[in-house]
Amino acid sequence: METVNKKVEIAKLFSEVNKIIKRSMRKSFDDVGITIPQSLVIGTLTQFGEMKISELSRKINLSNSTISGILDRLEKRQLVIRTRSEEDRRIVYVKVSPNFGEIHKEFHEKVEQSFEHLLSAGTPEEIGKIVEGLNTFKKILND
Amino acid sequence: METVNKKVEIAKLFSEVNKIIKRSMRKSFDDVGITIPQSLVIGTLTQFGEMKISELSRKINLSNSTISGILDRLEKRQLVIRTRSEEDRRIVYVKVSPNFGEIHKEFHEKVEQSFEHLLSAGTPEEIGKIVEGLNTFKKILND
DNA sequence: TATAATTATTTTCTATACGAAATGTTTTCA
DNA sequence: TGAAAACATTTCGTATAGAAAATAATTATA
Repeated sequence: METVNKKVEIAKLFSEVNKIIKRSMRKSFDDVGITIPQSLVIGTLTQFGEMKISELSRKINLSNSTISGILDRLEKRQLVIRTRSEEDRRIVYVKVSPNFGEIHKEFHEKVEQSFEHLLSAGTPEEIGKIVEGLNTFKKILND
Repeated sequence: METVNKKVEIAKLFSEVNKIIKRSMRKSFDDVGITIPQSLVIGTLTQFGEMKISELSRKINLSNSTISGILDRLEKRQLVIRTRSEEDRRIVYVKVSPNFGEIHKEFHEKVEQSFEHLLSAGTPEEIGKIVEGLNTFKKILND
C-alpha cells in the first residue's frame, strides 16, 4: 500500500516538475520570440547543420508531421530554409537561414543557459540525486 | 564542467521519461476511447463528485480555457453534464453523466492502474530513489 | 443607486502533438 | 519496361495547452 501511494506521488510530482520547466523555458524564449519546440529545431540545425526532415525528426524525437508544422512557422518567418534535394527528389533538406545571424548569438546563449540556469541553485549532490532518480525511472519504464 | 553536462543530461532524461509515460498512458486509454487529459477530468469528477469549473481547473492544474475545451468534447459525447448554478449564475457545475455507468468500472480501473502498472517493475528502493530525485528537482525549481 | 471593480467562464488565437491518408518519387523485379 | 513496393514528406483531422479578449453576473463603493 505504501508503494502504491508512492507511485501516485510520482505521477503528481512528475507532472508538476514538467509544468514548472515548461513555464520557465517558455519565459526565456519569449524574449527571442520563439517557442520551445522551435528552439529545439533551430538549436539542432545550428549544431549539426543542414539535414533531412526525417533526420531532424529522429534527433528531436518528434513525429515528421509535427516537425513539418514547426518548420512551416519558422519558414514563414524566414528563420529556416527548405531545399528539395536534386539527387533524390523525395528528400527535403532544412537549414537555418543566413539572415538568422543577427539573433543567433542571443538565441544560442538562451538555448545553452535556460535550462542551465533553471538548475543553477542545485548542489552537485542534488544534481546527482536527480540524475539517479531519472535514470532509475527510465530504466523501469523501458522494461 | 561536469555538472554542466549533468544538467544537459537531466534535460534529455526528463524529456525522454515524459514521452515514454505519455505514450504508454495514451495506449491504455485508447481502449476506452478517451485521452489522458479527459481521463484526468473524469477521474477527478468521479472521485470528488460535482464541482465548479474553476475548482476542477485548480485540482488538475490546467488553465480554465483548457478545461473548457476538454469539457466541450466530453459533453458532446455525453460523458459529462454542465449545469449553470441557480444561486450564482456565473458558476457552472460539472459532473459525470449517469449513462457513463457502463464504461465506469473499466475506466476507473484504467485510471487507477495505468500509471501504477507502468511502475510495477520497480522495487521499493527504486521507487524511493525516483521520489527523492523528483522531490529534489522540484525543490530546486521552486527557488 | 449607478458605476466600478471583481469574479467565473467561454471564446478566440496561436502553436504544439500525433496518427492516418494523400502525394510525389524512387527502386525493385516479374 | 511497367506495375508494385518502398520511401519521404506533407496534409488533414482531432485534441491539447495557454494567454488574452469577450461575456456575463455579482459585489463593493462613491
